[in-house]
Amino acid sequence: MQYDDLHDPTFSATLIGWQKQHGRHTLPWQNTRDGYLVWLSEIMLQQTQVAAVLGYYARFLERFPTVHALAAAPVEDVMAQWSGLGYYTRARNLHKCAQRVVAEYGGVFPADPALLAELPGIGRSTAAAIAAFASGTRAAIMDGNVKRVFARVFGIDTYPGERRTEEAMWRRAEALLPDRDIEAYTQGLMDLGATLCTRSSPDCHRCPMQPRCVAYATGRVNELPVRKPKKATPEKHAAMLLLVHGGHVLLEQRPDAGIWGGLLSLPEVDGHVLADDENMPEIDQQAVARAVQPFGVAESQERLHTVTHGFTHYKLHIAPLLITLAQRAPLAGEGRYVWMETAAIGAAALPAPIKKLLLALLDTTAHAQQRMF
DNA sequence: TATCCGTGGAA
DNA sequence: TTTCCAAGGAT
Repeated sequence: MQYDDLHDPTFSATLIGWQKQHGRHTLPWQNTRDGYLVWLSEIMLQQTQVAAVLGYYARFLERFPTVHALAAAPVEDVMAQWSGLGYYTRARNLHKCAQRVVAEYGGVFPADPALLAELPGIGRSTAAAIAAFASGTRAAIMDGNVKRVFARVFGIDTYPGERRTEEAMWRRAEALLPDRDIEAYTQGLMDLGATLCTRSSPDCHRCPMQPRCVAYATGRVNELPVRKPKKATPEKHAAMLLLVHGGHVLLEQRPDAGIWGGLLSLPEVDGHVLADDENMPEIDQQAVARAVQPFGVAESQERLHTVTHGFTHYKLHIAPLLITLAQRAPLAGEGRYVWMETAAIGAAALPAPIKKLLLALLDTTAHAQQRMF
């Protein structure tokens, strides 16, 4: 298909008109051209819904009001503020990006999407969104909303995750860009996808695209976009040490690469969950003893209920071992380990299920608290 | 339909 | 209950 065949100024005109009248105008990151405010929101909103971001966005700005404040902050503080939001590479890249914007651009985000896209954590779509909202630059986004709207309006019946389909959608997105009102247009794509052209139960009755929607005309609204081909998700097991002593719990910083990268977590007894009973897998006690030994002398051990956490592409069964130490040894390990006060857990840089597990343990009965801590 | 990377809400 | 997936990027 040729570029000219995709060009259709009535699409953007319709969308812009609808956005100005019926779109969202009061989100916390709107009504500003402050690149820092726009950029932060776009990073937080990657693969994350608005409702989940709102609280994090407010707290983050309170702690890091400017790009300079963020750039100067310890990365540990950034991770702690991000804790629970997921995709933690975003947080480390956010910090790196802030430092580069300060060093290379004097703290001002560039208006050119090509320059933005060279910064860590900013890809083609996010660069376009930042440039459009912060600078009024004419550039195309390509997110889940756009893919869903395009699939339905234009009747695209191949999987949007497929490279050829996505490339075709990018060409379409570029061809449909308006010559003005890029902010309302870009916001309109997002608003339409988020409020009317939703994944389930889309509100076609109120949709400005209904007269031109191929999916609506052919009765395929519920079949488009084409679903992602599903694969069997593997299940993994991990035995984790919950070492406690004198009102402190032992945490270990995870490597930057891999799941929960850069976060604090419970030390694992690696590779020694033996049985395949999800609720009560057998654990190699010799491996536990070897894992505990560097940190002190165990006084008591209790097997806690297994916690299951679902990720996008696998399921993790966590078997916590609550072990009280009679005696704590000096910490080695180049600062990877930390004895954290239980009172500090709520604000720590922990994965959501680990923080939940620890807080639930703290919140349990006074009897249990006396026993454990 | 390359794969990995979180979490929570909706159905 | 399980399944799906959302303002994607990095490798």
